[in-house]
Amino acid sequence: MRTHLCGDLRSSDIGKEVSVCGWVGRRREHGEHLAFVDLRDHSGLLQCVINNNVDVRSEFVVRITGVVRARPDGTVNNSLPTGEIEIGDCEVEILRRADPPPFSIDDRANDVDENVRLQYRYLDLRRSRMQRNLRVRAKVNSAVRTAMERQGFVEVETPMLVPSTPEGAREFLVPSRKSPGEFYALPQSPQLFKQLLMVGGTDRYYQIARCLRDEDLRADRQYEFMQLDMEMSFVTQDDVLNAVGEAVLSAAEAVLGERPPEIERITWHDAMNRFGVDKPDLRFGMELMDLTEVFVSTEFKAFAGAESIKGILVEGAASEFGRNQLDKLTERAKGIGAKGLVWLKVTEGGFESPVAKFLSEAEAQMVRDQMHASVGDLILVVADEWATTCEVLGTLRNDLGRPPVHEGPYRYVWVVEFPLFVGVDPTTGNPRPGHHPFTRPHPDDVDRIESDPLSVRSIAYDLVLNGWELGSGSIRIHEPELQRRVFAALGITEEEADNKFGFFLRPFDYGAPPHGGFAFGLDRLTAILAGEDNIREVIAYPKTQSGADPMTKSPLPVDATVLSDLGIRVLPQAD
RNA sequence: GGUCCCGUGGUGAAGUUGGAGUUCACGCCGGCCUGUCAAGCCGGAGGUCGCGGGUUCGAGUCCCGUCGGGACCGCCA
Repeated sequence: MRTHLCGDLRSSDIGKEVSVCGWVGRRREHGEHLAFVDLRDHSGLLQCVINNNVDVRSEFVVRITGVVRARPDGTVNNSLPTGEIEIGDCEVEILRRADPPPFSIDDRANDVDENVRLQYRYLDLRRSRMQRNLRVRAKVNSAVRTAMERQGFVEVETPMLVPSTPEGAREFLVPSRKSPGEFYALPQSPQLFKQLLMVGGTDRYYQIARCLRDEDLRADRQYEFMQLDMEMSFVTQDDVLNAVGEAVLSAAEAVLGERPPEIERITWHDAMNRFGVDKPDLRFGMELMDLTEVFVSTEFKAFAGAESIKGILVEGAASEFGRNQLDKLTERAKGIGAKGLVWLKVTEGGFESPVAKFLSEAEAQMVRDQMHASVGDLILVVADEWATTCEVLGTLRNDLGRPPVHEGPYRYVWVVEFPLFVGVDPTTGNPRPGHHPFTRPHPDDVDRIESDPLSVRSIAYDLVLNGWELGSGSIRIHEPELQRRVFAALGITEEEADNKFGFFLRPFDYGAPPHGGFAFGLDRLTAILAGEDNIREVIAYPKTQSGADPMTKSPLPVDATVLSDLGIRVLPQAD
């Protein structure tokens, strides 16, 4: 039907007779014998000059045949890639009339209520922003797939109807028709199947996998999302990180045209110590500075004997923060678990602060030195257990300094050596797994699984970009003895382990190779590379925060006979 | 489960101390217009102020509830 795409035509095409198809964007009429129509397809806008009286309205679908010509002097539009030319002698064929759209199919729709955009997603998708985002997404998928193929990974599809497992995220359940009362689950991830692919000798597996989790939605979380899922046999952590890094950097290069530098690494402990979070945003400073030594023999009761005292420096912020805002910061700190928050405004004479009188001259001087503080800066200090101090200041640091996630520069970082166990279950007194119970302990720490479990590091790692967790992975345990020791530390008896994980672990007895893997979220990576701070903008048909789709109105009730076939009866809503 | 913000013609907004559905921009419909480009000019249509209750002589505005949307916490081994 067409010879060219609207956005592709240039001065070099002048003189050609062309046919273009698309939607009518803006139309500017100048009486009966002259009208300008901006024709739109996914490639861009093209001005068509119509000299006969044709009634075309917004979003009519048309085919226009005419001749490419240079625009007259003084009428070139430099803000349009096709702005030097136009189509003249137009013959217009209306392929489909259209009702006026509920919102403009251009950048003005960025301000439209997202619920309206989602209700008319097919119109929203016509816009250049959404077309661009869909294409960024396709580029990411393609680059990732190519990179994995290049490295010898084999794409294997794993099932969507899987057994329900009690661990991890809440699952979506699918009732079985043939076995009423029994259920499949939709996979939270292909974890089980990919590890058994290693037992099955696949060696290097990958999949662009759809994962489903029935947990509350956020800007970076949907019920269903895509992961680059991978697993490799006979490898070290470095092998996995290199393979994944190759895929991620290739995707970034495909979208941005430039390959990012090698991904740096930081240990979990350093990330917590310096940034107070396990997904540090390296784009800005405001690092946590240790002040514990400064106050070893302090008279100030709130600091005396604290396990960890740290501060962050908010440059030049002393005058911006009034008492009201400082009180809010204090409330925020308490909400995260701090006993309190000490603020110090740096002045010529010393500190302006409610606690200034409790600090010795020497302590004040050391704080200023340690924090590299200047007059006009604001210092926020927390004294508590190490984890609490880090977490509170890390949260305040993000609150006060973190730019929108999509803003450059892109800072990728591997966070390595996550602890094997995190915290203690308050009811059982057993440590809780940090990643999952099949995560391999760090070889240097294996001896302490029984004696000091909370100090044991694991070979587990996260990939972080601009403060967003892109994904995580680990080297797995493939030997039964080590697995037994970790289960024992978790308080899982052999019988329980067999009941809960036997279906997964028994196959290992037939010869599981050493293996490890990773999975990272393609929606999150795509959003950041596309310059969006919400993954809904890079998903064609996303759901709202309540899990609904305004376009299809799902979820919806189903007919009673359908439920009956499945052996399901719906109970009235409990109050 | 929790905290906070939002809801006014198709879209985006303004709406003062509680005083008539008032206003602005875009869009839509009609007219004029031969070089515009988010065209210009003239005219017109279009609203159960999310919904329900309450206070009041009187509610878009105040109060309570509820629904919908968003950000975040919990949750996401």
